[in-house]
Order: sequence, then C-alpha cells, then structure tokens
Amino acid sequence: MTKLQQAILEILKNSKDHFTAEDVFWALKPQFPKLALGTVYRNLNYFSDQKMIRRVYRADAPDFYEWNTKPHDHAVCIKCGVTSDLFVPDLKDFLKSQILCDIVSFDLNISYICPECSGKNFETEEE
Amino acid sequence: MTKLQQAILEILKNSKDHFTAEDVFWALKPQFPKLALGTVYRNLNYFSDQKMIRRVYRADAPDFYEWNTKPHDHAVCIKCGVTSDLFVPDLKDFLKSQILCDIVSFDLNISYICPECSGKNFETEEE
DNA sequence: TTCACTGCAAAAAGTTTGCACTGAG
DNA sequence: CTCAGTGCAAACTTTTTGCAGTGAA
Repeated sequence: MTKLQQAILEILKNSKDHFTAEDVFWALKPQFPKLALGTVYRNLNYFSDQKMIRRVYRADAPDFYEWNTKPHDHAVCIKCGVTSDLFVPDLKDFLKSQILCDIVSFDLNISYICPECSGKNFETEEE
Repeated sequence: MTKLQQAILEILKNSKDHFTAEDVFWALKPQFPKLALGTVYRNLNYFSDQKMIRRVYRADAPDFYEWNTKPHDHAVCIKCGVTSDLFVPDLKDFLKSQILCDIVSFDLNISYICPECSGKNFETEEE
C-alpha cells in the first residue's frame, strides 16, 4: 500500500461525508502535486472492488465513494443539498411482504428536508 | 406537434417497455431516414419536462423514457435483464413511519429474480 | 533490476448544444 | 416571410484505459 493509497483511504475514513473522485483529488493535490485524476479513480475503484469502501453510482451527478460499507440508503436534503446516510429498519422485509418476490438487492434514494432545514426537531435513524 | 413528435410518443404509448433514446432512434430510423439522435433526445426531454412521459435517470446505463407517468418503481431481473414497472403499496407511509422525516420524493430500484426466471408463480403487484 | 503504481493524454459513453437550414403555415 | 423543428457536428461531463516512466524493495 503506497502513501497515496493510504492518504486516499484516510480521507474517506476520517469523514462521514460522501466524496466524489474530484473531491478526493483536490483534497490530496497539495500533498501530491503531480496527482492525476485518473489515478484517484483507479484507486477508488480498486478499493470498492475489494469492498474496502463503497461506491455509490449516481445518475445525474458524479458517483461518490464512502467509508461506510454497511448496507444503508441515502437521503439528499432539497434545501441544503447535503447527502446523509440513512438506515431504514426492516425495509427489505417490508418490500418482500409487499411484492412477494425474491429481492436480490435494492437501492433507495430519498429527497427530503433535513432536520436542520425543516426547523423542527425530527430524529432520524442513522447509521 | 410534428409527425416526428407524434411518432416518438406513439412508440412509448404503445408499449410498456422502457426505451433509451437510442432505442427510439433506431425504431424510427426506417420511417425517418435523416433522423438525428440529438433530435430524439431533444424531443424526449421536452416531453418529460412537460410531464407527458417520464424520464428515468440511471447510473451506469443510458437513461430510459416511459409512457407511465404515475408514481412507480422499477425492478430489474438479474437473470434476464428485463426492467419491469413495480408499484410497492404504502411504501411512502412506511418510510415516513420509519425515519420520521418529511419525504419529498424517493427513488427505489430493485434487483430481483423475476417470476418467469425463478420458475415459480409469484404474483407481483404491478401498475 | 524489477514490477506495481503512477502521470499523462486519449478514448469512451451518454447527453447536450450551437448553428444553419428547411418546410409548413 | 417566419420561425419552430430539425440535422449535423462539436462540445461537454464523467469515467476508463493504454502506455511509458519511475521509484521503492
């Protein structure tokens, strides 16, 4: 494991944020001035292939990568734009009960108004 | 509404399939030999802006367009690759009850083994 | 010396856009 | 004559890849 690879993993490990390849690239650029974006992609994809991190495919925005590899969903606040991890308990069982099929996996993305932006004090189940 | 625009809508209207812009392009090419892919995109996007059809953004595959504008989800069979419309009853209420937040919208995509491929006779709630 | 890792640049894939043209009204 | 709709080609965004160089063991 090279210094660069360690540094890439450290960035993800030390934050609950969701990083695009470019985020990681710019975060490391001061420390690795010759760093290339392609190299960042290559390493991030290698790590996610190894299940060390999770890659989240997105449709109309760059994919992001996160440290949290446990199953969870994502919620994007339509006010502040922040993406949060979100775990919906019993969702798989609920889906199975409703559609009566063998579910292999599923991907849920929620648009919502986060507690901070709603001004109210809702609690979210987070993981 | 031009002949081309009518023809594009007809293709979506007459099928429950999910069409990429290229699907539509090739379906119309015989009838409109000079047709350009960009024009197909422009019209499909115009129609979806007008809520006449629905555009479904996809992460690692071309977006598709469908006639069904009613809220529903999608399930992709991992065996045969077919995408089906799927309506999960009461899902929004279930999500609200679990995460206690104001949900604006959500997007659910399921990977599963469809009834035909599983060899069993499961019934799916479809819309 | 070796070879995994890297930088660089080009390519790939999907989609959008600028511009000139054309044809129906 | 006008101008909405079109074809064409180039641009754009995100991501991947081929290739040559390089640096640690």
